[in-house]
Amino acid sequence: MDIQCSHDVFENVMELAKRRGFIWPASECYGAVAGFIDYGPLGAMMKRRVENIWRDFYIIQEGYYEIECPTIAQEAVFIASGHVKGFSDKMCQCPHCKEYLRADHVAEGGNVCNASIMKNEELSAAISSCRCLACGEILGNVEVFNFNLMFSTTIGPGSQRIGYLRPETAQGMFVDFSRLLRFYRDKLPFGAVQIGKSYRNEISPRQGMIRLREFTQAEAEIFVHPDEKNHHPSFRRYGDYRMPLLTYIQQQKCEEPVEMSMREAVDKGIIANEYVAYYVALTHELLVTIGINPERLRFRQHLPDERAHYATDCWDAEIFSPRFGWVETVGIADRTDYDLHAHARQSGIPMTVFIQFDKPKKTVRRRIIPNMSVLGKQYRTKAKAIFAALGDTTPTTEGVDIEIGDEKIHVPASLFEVRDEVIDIRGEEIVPHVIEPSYGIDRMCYAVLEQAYDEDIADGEKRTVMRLSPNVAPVQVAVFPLMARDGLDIIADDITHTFHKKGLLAEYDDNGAIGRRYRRQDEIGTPFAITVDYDTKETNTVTLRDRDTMKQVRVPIDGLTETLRALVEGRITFTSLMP
RNA sequence: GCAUCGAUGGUCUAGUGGUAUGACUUAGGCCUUCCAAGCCUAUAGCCCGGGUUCAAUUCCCGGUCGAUGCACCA
Repeated sequence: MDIQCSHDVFENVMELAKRRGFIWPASECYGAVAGFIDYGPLGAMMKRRVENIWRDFYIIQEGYYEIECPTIAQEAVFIASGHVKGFSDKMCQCPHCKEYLRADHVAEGGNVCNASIMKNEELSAAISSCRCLACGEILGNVEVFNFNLMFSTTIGPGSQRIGYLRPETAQGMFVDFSRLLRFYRDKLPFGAVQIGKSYRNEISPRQGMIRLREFTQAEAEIFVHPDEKNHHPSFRRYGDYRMPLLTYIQQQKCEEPVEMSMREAVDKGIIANEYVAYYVALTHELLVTIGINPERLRFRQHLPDERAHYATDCWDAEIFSPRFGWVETVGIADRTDYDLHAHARQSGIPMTVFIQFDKPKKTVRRRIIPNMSVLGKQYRTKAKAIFAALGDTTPTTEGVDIEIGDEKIHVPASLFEVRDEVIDIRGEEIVPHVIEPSYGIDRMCYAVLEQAYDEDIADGEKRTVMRLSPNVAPVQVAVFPLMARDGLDIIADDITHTFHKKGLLAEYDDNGAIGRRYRRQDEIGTPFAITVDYDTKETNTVTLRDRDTMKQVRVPIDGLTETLRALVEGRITFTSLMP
């Protein structure tokens, strides 16, 4: 990319975003801190619209209810999730050139084995003879330390209780599993979604709103029966949906993406299962709905060594930016049963679903029934422990040896009876698998802004226009009196008020020349503008202007709100109103 | 976090060891019957801290933010 070019799209769009109130550096009056941004009045509105479109897809269409969990959770949650251990990097600083280095990378370079399992002190000793990857000096006495990307805090006054700001919203949905399962009446599949802030203490965030330390995620956790991953109940909806897919095999061969239907992708084993394919297609549709150009959108499969250890398949929706290249914006992963297992182990609460068999299965089970009246008298206080331990043993005709604490006890066969019973097994406890589509809302917003930015020539002059999709544009319609007098302003004000009553965000403006007012709205992406002129008083009509074409059409004031709603929601097009 | 470069009204910019230029924008007014017209007026700025100096926006040091390279990106 040509960095000499002083004004690329990124600079233009961020300048506009700052100036017009989409995005601001956070706490600017004290000097901004990298990795934090404010959404200004227009940005916050637009973000809300993007989130609500996301809700339309996941909550209304898919039926996965939204929950809201705290952004802070106690340490145990992140011990279970692996973040306390695994979300940090072992780092060291070269004493010669002051460079920060990944200690395991240094070890690799110096042929040190098993670096990943070493303690910091061991690793420190092991790499002391290695050379710095930056300056090439022998490191010598160097300290290895963990840099964990989670923000930590303490909970309560004077407390040693550690809390962390969540690095993803997902864990909240996992830890609520039992409640969710009950809410969905103990049946798979079901899902929960969450839109909220997550936090990662990035070492050096440097890409505007692409890499933030505090960012908004929209995540869905869909719990499915492991054997049913190839039977998404609504798969027919996206089975014929076609899009280009960049598989890991193509990446290894440096080949171009291949377009195919989701049905085909699943049948050929390119996408792991119907569930993943379904959300790949849904994500494509969602991103196009908020205004992403499909030609700048691709779905890339993670390479096997790129995938998180728990995922069997993972696809990223990547959006092309002239500045940042392909930016991963959505990840769709099959997380298997990793998370539920981990939380069940850590919390001691089983996280399983009881699946009833169609017919109960008959099975023979061996039961060991102790004769407690004898056993109790003989073993006294140990009797209860022996009773419990007997169930897990396989006795011989001699009896059985069991261990209670450090003590070995021989229980003769006369003290219990072994009975083989035929019993009905009515079902089984299974740990569901989790399909996780995870969206970076801020990156979506950036992509929407970047792709909407355009400059064209109108009447020989440069016009800056944000070609935002009407469904995400902060202001939906502008209303102008041609002149702020002769009662035109009153009519325009009434129309504005009518829009407001129907939930349309309309902005009234009577300041300056009409052309200037149009340009102002073009720049913030307002898709439509109504102008009240002198004919309005005669014919009860107004002009309706389309932002992108700057064409106008006269429409009656009667039914104006419905017309605007239909336009904003995409039910009709501006062209269809043209005579 | 290191190295290099940068930071002047809301935006883009000129310039300077003695508080700053112009344009656009914004606001008020005149004018104006549909695309940034014109005229008058107003608001508004030298990134932050320290040093040198009679005096620092300017020179020096440190910081913050941004760009680039290195590193990092579960």
